[in-house]
Amino acid sequence: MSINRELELERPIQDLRHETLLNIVRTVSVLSIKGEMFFRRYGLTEAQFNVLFALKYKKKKWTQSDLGKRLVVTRASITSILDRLESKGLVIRNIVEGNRRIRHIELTPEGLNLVQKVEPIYRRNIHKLLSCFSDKECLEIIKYMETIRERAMTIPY
Amino acid sequence: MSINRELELERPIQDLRHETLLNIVRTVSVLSIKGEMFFRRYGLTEAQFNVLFALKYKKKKWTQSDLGKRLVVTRASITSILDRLESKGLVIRNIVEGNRRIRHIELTPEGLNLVQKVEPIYRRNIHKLLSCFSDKECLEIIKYMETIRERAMTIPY
DNA sequence: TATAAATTGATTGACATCTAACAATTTGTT
DNA sequence: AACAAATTGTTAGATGTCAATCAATTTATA
Repeated sequence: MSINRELELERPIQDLRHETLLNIVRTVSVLSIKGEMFFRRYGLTEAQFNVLFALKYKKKKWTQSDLGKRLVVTRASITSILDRLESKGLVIRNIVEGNRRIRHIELTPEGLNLVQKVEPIYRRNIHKLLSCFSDKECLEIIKYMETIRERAMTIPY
Repeated sequence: MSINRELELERPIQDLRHETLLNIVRTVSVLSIKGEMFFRRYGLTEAQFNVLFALKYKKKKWTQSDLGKRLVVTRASITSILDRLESKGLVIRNIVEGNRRIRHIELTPEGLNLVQKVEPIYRRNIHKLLSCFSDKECLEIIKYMETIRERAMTIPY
């Protein structure tokens, strides 16, 4: 349904670019609600899953700062997410020899186990959701999003 | 930059549809950070602006429930946003004759004033951000987003 | 009409997020 | 080597968000 109909506005939004932005943001709102519902079944939030997922696929050892940069959240947020994941025994903050300031974050076996269980189901849902698009269309969406991100990060707001 | 490079993953994500989803979500993350920075200049959060904006363009009188439905947030969230907007004197909860359960939410003159001041500047920023796309491309993005939203709302997760 | 069901707004507790500040530590510069 | 600057993780306080629950009220049904 169109944004204008969903919002039931008197004067529909006449601004195509504003409408474009609203559409993207609103879509993520809807996806996020669905995502939270899904992850809750496994005792996780979306943010917590994102951390577990990143840790599973990471390259080198990652600090909390590294995690924050990759996931585009502040160090403070990472601290609070890790507190919860650690208390559930899903991750561990390892002391780093030679640098007493940082911690290397790793999945515990339980953490790895959980991601490995949830990820394929999550992925199936994503496939169901986006099965209507061809590979070419997916690439096109990705291109659009990369362009917007690139511009958002460089253009002064 | 590509999601795989941004995340610096060992094994890049091989799943085109997952990558598509990550791209959309991540784009909104970035936009949201920029948006919050922008609205803070006017003493607002993005959620607060969204409420003011919706109230400016609404058709009939809206209750808090109405607002929640349009903005895709729960009644509890609306309550807390309105508490803050009301304490700043930007909106008012009007008693409704004939139905003592509901409230009609309206902009105060100050609220209207503020939206009218912020909106055109916000809109200019959006134009700057999306000026690289033709109208046709915008329509294409909108179409993609509407399709995803439609499917997300109907497909069981 | 009387009772059951649904709706509305508020509240509570949990979580994610931000900014700002802080202490500890590391890195860079003179 | 000594001092200044930057980085790291944490904390506190603010805000938004949700689910669950509640009381008040309205609507629907028996």
